[in-house]
Amino acid sequence: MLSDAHLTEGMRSVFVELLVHGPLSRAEAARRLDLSPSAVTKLTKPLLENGYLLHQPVGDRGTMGRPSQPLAVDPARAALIGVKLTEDELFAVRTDLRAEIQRELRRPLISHDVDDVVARIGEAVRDLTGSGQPAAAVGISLAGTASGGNPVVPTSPFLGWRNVALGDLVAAATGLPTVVENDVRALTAAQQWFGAGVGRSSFALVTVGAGLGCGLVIGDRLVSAAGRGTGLVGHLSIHDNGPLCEMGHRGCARAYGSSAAIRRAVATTLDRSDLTFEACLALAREGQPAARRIFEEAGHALGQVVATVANITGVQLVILSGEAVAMYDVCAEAFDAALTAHTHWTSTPVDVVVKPFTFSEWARGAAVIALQHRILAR
Amino acid sequence: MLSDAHLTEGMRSVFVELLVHGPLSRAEAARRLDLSPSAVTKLTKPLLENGYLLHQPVGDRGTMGRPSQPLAVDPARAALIGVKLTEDELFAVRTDLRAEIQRELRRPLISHDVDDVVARIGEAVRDLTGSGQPAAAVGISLAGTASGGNPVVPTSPFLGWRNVALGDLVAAATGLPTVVENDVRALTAAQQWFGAGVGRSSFALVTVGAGLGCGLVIGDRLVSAAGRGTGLVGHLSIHDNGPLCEMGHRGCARAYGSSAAIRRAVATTLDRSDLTFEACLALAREGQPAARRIFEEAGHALGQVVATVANITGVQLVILSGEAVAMYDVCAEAFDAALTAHTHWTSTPVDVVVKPFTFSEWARGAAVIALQHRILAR
DNA sequence: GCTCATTCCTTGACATCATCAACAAACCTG
DNA sequence: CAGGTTTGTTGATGATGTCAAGGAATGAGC
Repeated sequence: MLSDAHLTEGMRSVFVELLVHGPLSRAEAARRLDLSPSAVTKLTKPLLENGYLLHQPVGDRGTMGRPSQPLAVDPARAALIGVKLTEDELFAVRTDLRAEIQRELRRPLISHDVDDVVARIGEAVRDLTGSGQPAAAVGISLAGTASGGNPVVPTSPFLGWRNVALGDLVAAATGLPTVVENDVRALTAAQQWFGAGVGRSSFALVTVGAGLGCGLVIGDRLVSAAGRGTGLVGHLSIHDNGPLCEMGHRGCARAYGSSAAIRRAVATTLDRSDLTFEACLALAREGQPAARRIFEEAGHALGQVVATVANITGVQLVILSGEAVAMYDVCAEAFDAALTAHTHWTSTPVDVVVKPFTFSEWARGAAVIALQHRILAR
Repeated sequence: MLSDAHLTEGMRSVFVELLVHGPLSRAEAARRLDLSPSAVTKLTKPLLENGYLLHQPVGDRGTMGRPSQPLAVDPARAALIGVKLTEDELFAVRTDLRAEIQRELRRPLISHDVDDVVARIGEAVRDLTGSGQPAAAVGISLAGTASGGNPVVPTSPFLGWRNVALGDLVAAATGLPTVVENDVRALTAAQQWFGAGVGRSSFALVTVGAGLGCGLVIGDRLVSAAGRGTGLVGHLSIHDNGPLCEMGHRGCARAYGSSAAIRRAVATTLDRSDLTFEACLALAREGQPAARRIFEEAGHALGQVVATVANITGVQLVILSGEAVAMYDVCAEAFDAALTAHTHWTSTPVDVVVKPFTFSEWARGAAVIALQHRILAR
């Protein structure tokens, strides 16, 4: 909850509405939340007194009647820490309440020993909260089966962990409330509140990077399955006579669409094992035929993945993101063709939004999870 | 709402809990709903007075303390009508509050003219509500894009309808509150409250019949997308060099798994155009090699569909249903193999429940939708 | 058989929270 | 400046839940 104020359910809903949908007058907030104007007045009063809300300078005029007094969340009223763990690095960001990144840092992660990792996270948090700039909560995101609110990481393949109470350990080390969440879900939460998902009650986020991922928001709620993953689209079958993936499937989506698979395909085809993914992308942009073809096939696979997700879940919007999403412009044609071909004929076309991606987005997602679960919980 | 009583939110939650989870003591209901025992006493009092709830004869003893007084919904307190429309027939059932079928009827549907169909539905409802046995609400289910609570059918391919306010027309003809819903979603709702989905906050229902369908419950809510379908699994790609479906895709799931495709495949292979689906199934049971193989391939396709749905949505339970679900025992081995092969390696295995199916289940699902939207709404 | 612990259920006092009605505030129009 | 319109505030009211207290109905121990 917000540090001083005791957050009631009503206060929380008004606060979130103002946080997500920008400055709103009391009257407008009342309409959106199906409350009476008097209720909004009463609910916002303590939040104004505590400085979490501010009166905005009055905006548009020209309408009749008393001018509205827009209210807005003071984003600087509290800070959040988001941490993303990968196999060999730790990314951390400090954000304001609207998840705008203020500072970021990046550290190597040498050991996978739990205590070492906790210590590294603790250092990073200290470095981002020094000099009289405390933070309100910490969110940690990583690949694997971590899920919403539970401080325990059931399994993390790349760290080799099983049932590690990472949230509790970091909370003890930092003295800050801490949550742990799957990285794709964290990214999805960030898009839900502060990205292309704002105003959409259902959407999907598909990530392209070393692997493929998918986060879902359905009915305004982030989909999260205890014990099972969600959005496991990497092994969706694209061509049953395609290349093998590492799990022995033929023609998985990840065997076409992941940056690792693309790099491998281009490198072996051109017999240049030195090529990075970015170099492959540059080759395709320059028109190198083999590279172009490989990216086209990736676009086709991605389009089919997106169509399948939309067909099954009924989402109207799919956000494309991830480290390798910059490749979209090279394969947009193949992507759109595959998306159209596989979208069910009774459905309206899917809206696709491509989000330019920087790696700190992962950590930002973790900060949003901290906000949702440890600041605005209950 | 329940005819006499004004249903508050609290009363509704207690009533639904008792309806779905059988007889419960007040204390147990309070624990499940996170209410105080006194609240349950107060909420149930008017429902007991109106006869919607009954005291059960006390059940198990042997524990300490005052024995509990189980409460249960009186299923006979009100009746529901469910109607399922197909291209050429109308099925209607009369059920009690627990969706147990009391009477059913089946009529040909000759004309697709809206007024004619409304008239036929009106007749069926009258026949099921005659002799002093009124019903409380009507639910109508049909294939297409109808969705939750909206009385308008946006599109119905097999009836050739666009934007028909079927719910309002039937309500006017019968004098009963009426809802319209997609048939697969209706079936899913029935499983959620009175079938294998009870107690599961998320599950999927996959139907096998003339086509393939999929309904989703995620976070205790039936997934429904305005304007778009959900659970459109029929055109999921299984083999990219497989047979064509009618939309020009190669190797769609429905080209393997639907009863129509199976019948066609067996009939052409054996050059016996007279074969019905049931006859094909009988051949496979007898060991006819071609028929066996075709059903195995169907099982494989179904297993892949179920795995894909589970991978994307994270559901732990999949219910198999539909007119052709009886074929499961013939293809269980191929189904299980495909399900295992395509289930993501980080996930726990999916629970699969096969529901024996009769056609009146479709109409029963419609009755449950009527119950949810017109009896227990608001 | 009596007491005691235990669990269930009910009752009335109380707290919380939202609405309603009334009204003040601040603007535009003419 | 009067009249209309929309916003925002205030206090009375009502709905809905909890809490504390106690009665009811049982098993356990002596």
